[in-house]
Amino acid sequence: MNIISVKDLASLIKQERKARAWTQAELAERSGVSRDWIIALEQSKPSVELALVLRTLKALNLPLAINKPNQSAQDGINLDDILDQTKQRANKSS
Amino acid sequence: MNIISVKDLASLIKQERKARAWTQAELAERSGVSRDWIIALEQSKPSVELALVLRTLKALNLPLAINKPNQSAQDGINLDDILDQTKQRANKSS
DNA sequence: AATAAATATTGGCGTTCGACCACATTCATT
DNA sequence: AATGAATGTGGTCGAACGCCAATATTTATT
Repeated sequence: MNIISVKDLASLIKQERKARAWTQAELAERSGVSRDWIIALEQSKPSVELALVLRTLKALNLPLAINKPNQSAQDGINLDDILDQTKQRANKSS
Repeated sequence: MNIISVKDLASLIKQERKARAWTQAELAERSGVSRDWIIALEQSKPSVELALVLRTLKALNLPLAINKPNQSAQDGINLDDILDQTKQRANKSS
């Protein structure tokens, strides 16, 4: 599943916790965080600390991954990025 | 690439930024954060806010994903988890 | 070597975090 | 309906956040 917002992450974690029939307190203990923090996370608090999120995902056995889609054949040359930058510079005169 | 620690995320972001030949200031502007924060992120500061991390990944066009590996054939039934819980309960009497 | 650009560091400031506690509310089982 | 468990809320408090500005330090180019 792709994670584009905090809400995505929050609902997935909540869903996975319930799938394991864990209480928030249980997940908190396993993750080494407070129960309050688990609540905040599951309520999509945007400012949660990354490290605690990673700990929680680890406790849930959920591996986080990043696929680099923007790789052209030749390393360091990425047409999409060049186009992106060109557009960006064009917009800078606004 | 799998992200298991903040360092993983940090080095990947730094690497991808350089691959696009962006300065930290450029990435900061595109992500809507301060340059200081980008520095902190690339230096693996564990407490960076999740929402800002997501913004930065979006600016870099790097999709974050979570693959759920623990799915048994029947939904909602996961032998590993049941075993896990059993062990947990056994340890609770410590 | 000299210069400029990029990156890193420091201190200050207002804000907010996350842990903790007590209390309220919701949910599930009987 | 009643009970207990699970979840959510509101407050305090120390610590640290993220932004800003100014100043090193490193890196790259000439």
